[in-house]
Amino acid sequence: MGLEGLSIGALAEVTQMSKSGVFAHFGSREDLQIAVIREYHARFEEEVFFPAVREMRGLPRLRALFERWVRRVAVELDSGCIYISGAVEFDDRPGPVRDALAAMVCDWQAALQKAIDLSVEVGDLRPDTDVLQMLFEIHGLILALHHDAKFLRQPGAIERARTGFDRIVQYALTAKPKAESRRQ
Amino acid sequence: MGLEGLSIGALAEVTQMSKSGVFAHFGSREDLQIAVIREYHARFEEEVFFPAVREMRGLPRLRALFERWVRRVAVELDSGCIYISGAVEFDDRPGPVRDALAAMVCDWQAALQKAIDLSVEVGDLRPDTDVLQMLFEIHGLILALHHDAKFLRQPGAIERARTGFDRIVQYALTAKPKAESRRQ
DNA sequence: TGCAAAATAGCACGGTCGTTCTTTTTTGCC
DNA sequence: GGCAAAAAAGAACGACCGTGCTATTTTGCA
Repeated sequence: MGLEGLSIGALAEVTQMSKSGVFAHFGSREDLQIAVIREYHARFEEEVFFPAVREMRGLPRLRALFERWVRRVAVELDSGCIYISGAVEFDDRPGPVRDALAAMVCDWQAALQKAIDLSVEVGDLRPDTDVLQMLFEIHGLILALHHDAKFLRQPGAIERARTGFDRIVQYALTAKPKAESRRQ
Repeated sequence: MGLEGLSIGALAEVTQMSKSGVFAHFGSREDLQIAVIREYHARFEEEVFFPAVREMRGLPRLRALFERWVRRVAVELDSGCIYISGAVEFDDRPGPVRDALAAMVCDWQAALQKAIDLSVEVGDLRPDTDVLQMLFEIHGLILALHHDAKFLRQPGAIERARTGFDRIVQYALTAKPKAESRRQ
């Protein structure tokens, strides 16, 4: 279940507290959802971003980011990534929850973009790499992984995500995009 | 809103009927959800599959399938594709609704796979094409498109999906996968 | 026109939800 | 140990939900 499935009553039951006791901590359901989003973001950073950012700049770091992201999305015991489920739940529901969610997602995407940028700067990827395009496609791999692994329960999805990533990287190494501009 | 947001009361209000009047038509909320899924599937076939399948077998047909899929996902006025939102809502909730949804999704994926298979048979794609991998990556493009267009409201997403598709196809035309086996 | 059958309405039930209020308990500090 | 402040509990509210009844209306056919 995603953010919408999160109810104060259920949370009270699971924490062995009274409903109003839980409620008093957050002030409203929206604030509870936002708190959950922030907490998720913190854990995500801790498990995915910080360990990966210790890798060498360029492709190694980008690979680490992707690999940890894959594992997080595919393994995650608690009902799925709320970045993904939240995006569908709140894509047509404006408000502070949606704003907080979008901010976190954009934050993560910016981090990924920076990793790709660095890979270009360092020379691990071709200088004419379309960074945003690459980001888009990598994100697609993760979403397809989440879909196939969580919903369809297909076991091979993780490997396909990895293969897709390798293909994207390989392309960014060897492509001669439009016409001229080979090498740089 | 997705399938879970669909309530009998709201549906009654929008159709100017009484709640029990609506209810009597379906017998239960689950059956209503399943009916909606079937209806969506029928429309999807009508708008995406049938027109595209009139194209020539091979790459033209595959392209048409993708292009119509893109347009459907990106434009869709009514709150998003329920194949996508439903997958997140029901990935951890077993039951007949989930089963119906999964059946439709698999049905559509099988149709896509067949189109890729045909492209290989016809010679539009290399004979050593990894069909399931290609399906996975194409699906990822659609999911990323849905995410960026619907949730983040980024305008460039459609074009990125198309670019990604072209790249995937181009790879399936020119790749020399492992070691040997070039051409066939 | 009449009559059976189907469609719809009306109403009430039990349940869960978020929220507000008032009381009780716990905590930390002098 | 006493006391103020914070935390938690308890109870009730209005709203919405799906669902089961029983009337009432509409339909289609002989």
